[in-house]
Amino acid sequence: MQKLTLNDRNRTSEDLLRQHNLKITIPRLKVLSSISEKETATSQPELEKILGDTIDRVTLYRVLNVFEEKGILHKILDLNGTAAYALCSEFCPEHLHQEEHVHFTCSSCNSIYCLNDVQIPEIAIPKGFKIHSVAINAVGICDKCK
Amino acid sequence: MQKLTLNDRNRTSEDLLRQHNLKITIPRLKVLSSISEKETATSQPELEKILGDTIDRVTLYRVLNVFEEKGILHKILDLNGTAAYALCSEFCPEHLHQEEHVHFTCSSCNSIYCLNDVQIPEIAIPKGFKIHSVAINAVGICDKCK
DNA sequence: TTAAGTGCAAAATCTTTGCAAATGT
DNA sequence: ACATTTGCAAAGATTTTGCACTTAA
Repeated sequence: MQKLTLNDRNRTSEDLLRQHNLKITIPRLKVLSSISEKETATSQPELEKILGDTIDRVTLYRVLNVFEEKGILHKILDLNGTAAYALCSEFCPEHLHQEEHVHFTCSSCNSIYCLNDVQIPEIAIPKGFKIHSVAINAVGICDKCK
Repeated sequence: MQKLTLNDRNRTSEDLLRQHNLKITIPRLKVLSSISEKETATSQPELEKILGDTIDRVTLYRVLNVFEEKGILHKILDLNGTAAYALCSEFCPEHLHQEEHVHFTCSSCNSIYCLNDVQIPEIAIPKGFKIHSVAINAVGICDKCK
């Protein structure tokens, strides 16, 4: 995959915001840039630590919420129920985007990876139940920690 | 499956506590009884509502925590990150019990079912990653809500 | 009798809400 | 110029901690 320069990245972020009818603001660009810098999902506390002196905590809540509603980010809950966010890989219809991919949580460093190309298996569900989506979270040790 | 009378159930609960070197107390029995009454996992707010006038909120936190540590209950996070608890089906080694079964969350009534007899499929994980457990949560509509 | 467990008060966090000022288009 | 978005203050909710009192064994 091609590496993006910072300008490219800003370009992309701005487009992303425009595509979703969101105004281009400093806090939003900073959040997007922080999140896209990392390979793994970024937890909200982590974002607070990084951005805490630049943008308000409340703004962060609001930015993350719109981004999730608009389908720009998806939210993953880590093992402690803490929210982490990652860019939605493709087109997520608003309000309906399901992270239809497998997540891997490293129990050593707590990183969450989105494994976009791991196949989601069929789940055999009892009669009367209807599945809309399947969330799979594999927990173990990532390649950096072993 | 045989239905248990209330006394049988208390019997069972007491044994359960004894087996884990926990003292038999009213709050603990109440929590166990509330949780085993339901087919689905019970959320903490729900337990607070049911038991709130009998036992202290703080006690509930502590009881749920020991139960989880001891492997008596397992904790499941619902779609909002709220904790729900269900009885561990078999022998869960302390501190290590993984809910190695599929959960089903009904997005209509928010109930969480433990599907103990649904097979967990193999997940093909990238090189360098090591899986310890796999959490699978199917989201959809349960048989009662359709 | 005494270690473990509970309840209450209070601190520490986390999340939401309302509103005036600032900002993007 | 006007609708959005932000920051701040403050309310609400959730979770943790400390300590004296109670209870199970």
